[in-house]
Amino acid sequence: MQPISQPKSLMEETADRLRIAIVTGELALGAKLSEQRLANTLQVSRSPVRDALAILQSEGLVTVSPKRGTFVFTPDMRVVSELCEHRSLLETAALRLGLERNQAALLDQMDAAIDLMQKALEANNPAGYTAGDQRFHRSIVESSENRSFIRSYELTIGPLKALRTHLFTIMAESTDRSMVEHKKLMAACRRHDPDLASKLLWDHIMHLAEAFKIKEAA
Amino acid sequence: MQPISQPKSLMEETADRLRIAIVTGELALGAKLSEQRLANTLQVSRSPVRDALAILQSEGLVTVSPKRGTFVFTPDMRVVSELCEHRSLLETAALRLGLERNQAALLDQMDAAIDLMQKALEANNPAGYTAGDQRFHRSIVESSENRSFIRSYELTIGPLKALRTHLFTIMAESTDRSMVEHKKLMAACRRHDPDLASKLLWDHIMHLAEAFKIKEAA
DNA sequence: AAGCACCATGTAACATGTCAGTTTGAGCCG
DNA sequence: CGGCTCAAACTGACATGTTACATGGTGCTT
Repeated sequence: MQPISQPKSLMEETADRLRIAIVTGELALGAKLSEQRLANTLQVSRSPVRDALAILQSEGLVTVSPKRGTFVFTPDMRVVSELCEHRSLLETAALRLGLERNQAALLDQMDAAIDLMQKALEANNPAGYTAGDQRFHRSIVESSENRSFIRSYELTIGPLKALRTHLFTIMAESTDRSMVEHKKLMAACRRHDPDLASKLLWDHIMHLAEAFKIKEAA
Repeated sequence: MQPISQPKSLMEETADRLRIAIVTGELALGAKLSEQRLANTLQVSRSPVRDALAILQSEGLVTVSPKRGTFVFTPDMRVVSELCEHRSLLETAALRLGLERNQAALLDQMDAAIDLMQKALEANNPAGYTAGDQRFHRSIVESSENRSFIRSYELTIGPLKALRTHLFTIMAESTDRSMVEHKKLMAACRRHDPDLASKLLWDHIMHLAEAFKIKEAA
């Protein structure tokens, strides 16, 4: 018999829903949230909503302004580049560790993710491409087998995922280039060239910051 | 005129108190906490206590077990080495950025911190040494001017600070070596040798993991 | 004496009430 | 018409009540 898994607490469930709503753009950047209204919408009391918002605040997805309201985060160039820099650091470090500790498993995971992306590309399915992309990068981070890295990564990419959605038109143009970069990166990993792989990965990640700069200028 | 700073919310105040209590060892590792009892002790209601515990959980200082209780974290070798690895990564990366962006200011900050430590050492004041040490490392992280780094660092070192307290007897023996390492590191920074400085810093941080291993073996 | 069901107690999760600070806009005055 | 005042509505912070679950002990059964 399987042990009965604890059903998610309402708080977690609420946090998940909100996170998804923000990342998918269902809630606009900078939108004003009200604990009361969210509670009504989700049919729960204010307590789990409040707890969930506290979590999201610690993830940087919302900012709480005391007695004024809670708002979806609004990125600026500085924050975005800081986040990208941080993400690049985490991923390149994880990649080096992964190449040492788990090269074979890492390559398998990357392969699977690239497959997903390739199929999504052929099917003209942008959401699928995004899912594959996230899996690709997640496999890098997880290959480090350092849970502190992984946790920190989760916290860092939340806002970046949301940004990606909002930069969709710009990002969509570059899926071809993105695909090529993923493959080059994987090739470098296969040849066990951590220095080249890290450089490729760094540049790849920094494209998001560049896309944001373009958007901001417009 | 200075803007009037918002007085801390009860939740923040509570979180700070608990954080200090854990880091100083006033609350033992693994100790069971009860929202109700904490609320009574701190003379606040359960709400801010609950919120504060949620924060501390996201910092890894406590673990909440649904319907059972909240407990101060208990480290194991794996977690400690993961945290140290993560901390080393953040600090070395920050150091490289700091040397690029802020070498002069960084050296000033380091100097001040080393002064503190030196004075504490002469006065045989271990708490003062610890304060100086934290200031030294904080100045490195802050020199990166990347707030995402800084935030991540704060989250990572909480448990390590608590550990340091509990490894006090072991760590106290090595303050001399620690002092020497700080000075060597600073010298490497002054000569603008990021590679050497990073290596020194990495090894320096990893001493904590080694101390924990010794303690665990005992 | 050992195994068992049962119950008292403690816990966090969740619901709801109250309060003080903030925002907003309707209405008044210049 | 424009600026001002002020009260009402809204908001999150905090307090407290209620519920479901986990646990440890007690006494019955065998």
